[in-house]
Amino acid sequence: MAIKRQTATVKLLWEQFEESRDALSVVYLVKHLKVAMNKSTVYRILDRMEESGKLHSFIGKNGLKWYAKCQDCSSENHIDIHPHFQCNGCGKVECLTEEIKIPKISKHQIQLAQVLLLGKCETCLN
Amino acid sequence: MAIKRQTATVKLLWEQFEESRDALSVVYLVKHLKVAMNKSTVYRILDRMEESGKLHSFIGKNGLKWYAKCQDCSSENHIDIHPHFQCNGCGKVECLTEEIKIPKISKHQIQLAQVLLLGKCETCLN
DNA sequence: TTTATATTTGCAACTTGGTTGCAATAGTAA
DNA sequence: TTACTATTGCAACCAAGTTGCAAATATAAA
Repeated sequence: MAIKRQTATVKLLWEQFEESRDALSVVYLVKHLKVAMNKSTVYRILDRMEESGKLHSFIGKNGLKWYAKCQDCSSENHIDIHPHFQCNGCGKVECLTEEIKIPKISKHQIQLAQVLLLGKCETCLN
Repeated sequence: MAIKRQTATVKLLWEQFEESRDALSVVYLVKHLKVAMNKSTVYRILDRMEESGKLHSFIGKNGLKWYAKCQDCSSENHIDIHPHFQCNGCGKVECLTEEIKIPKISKHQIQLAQVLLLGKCETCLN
């Protein structure tokens, strides 16, 4: 189900994403939110936000679930298919603006592409 | 640690990968191997095979760990960076031969790229 | 062949991410 | 206010993956 009511918890979670284009893992959110919030609540709100086209989700290098703000999505269309960069040093995940060309694969219908680049971020390089 | 001894279990596991270019999830292997094998053993052997450059691993769409045969890797160099295709219908994962161009990202050092294409495979399309 | 040594395995217990059912709470519209 | 429905917290659960340790087994040396 998509977001129907603008509760305090929904607002608080949305604020976390509004500022940056970095992605946030659910685990991080559950641990570090200023107002403590039950983990099932966090999972459920993020889920609804994704269905509403406000967030998109993907799996990071260790199998953790990450969410980040969508740029131009709706509940019908998740067109915001950009690559993500995860730092092998600090673990941070960034959304990238670069476009990746996805090849056509014969006899396959491609619906979604998840590109995760792994390496060192600016901070960890120095 | 890399593979040091050619045990029966190591051989059995390797046979699973030898035939096809499909990837296999650890969960699948633990459930379906003809000769039952403890799951920690499976995890450890696959781990060692990856370190030896015989297999590479990646995370599928549900956070499960998958392994597939390397083409030209060694324990020093995992150069076998190809995209994977996972079917949204049956869950099967294939290794693709198509090359994906990875853009340079300013102020970032990219060490690895994981590309997971999601869609319908040939069987599930018909 | 036998012995010695280091690697590998099974087991059981554990850790952790994520899910679920249900009763209590809180938005929203009338 | 009231009534209705969405949302939340809680506790219990499930499944993937990890770990420590004692027993088993491959391999090299004698």
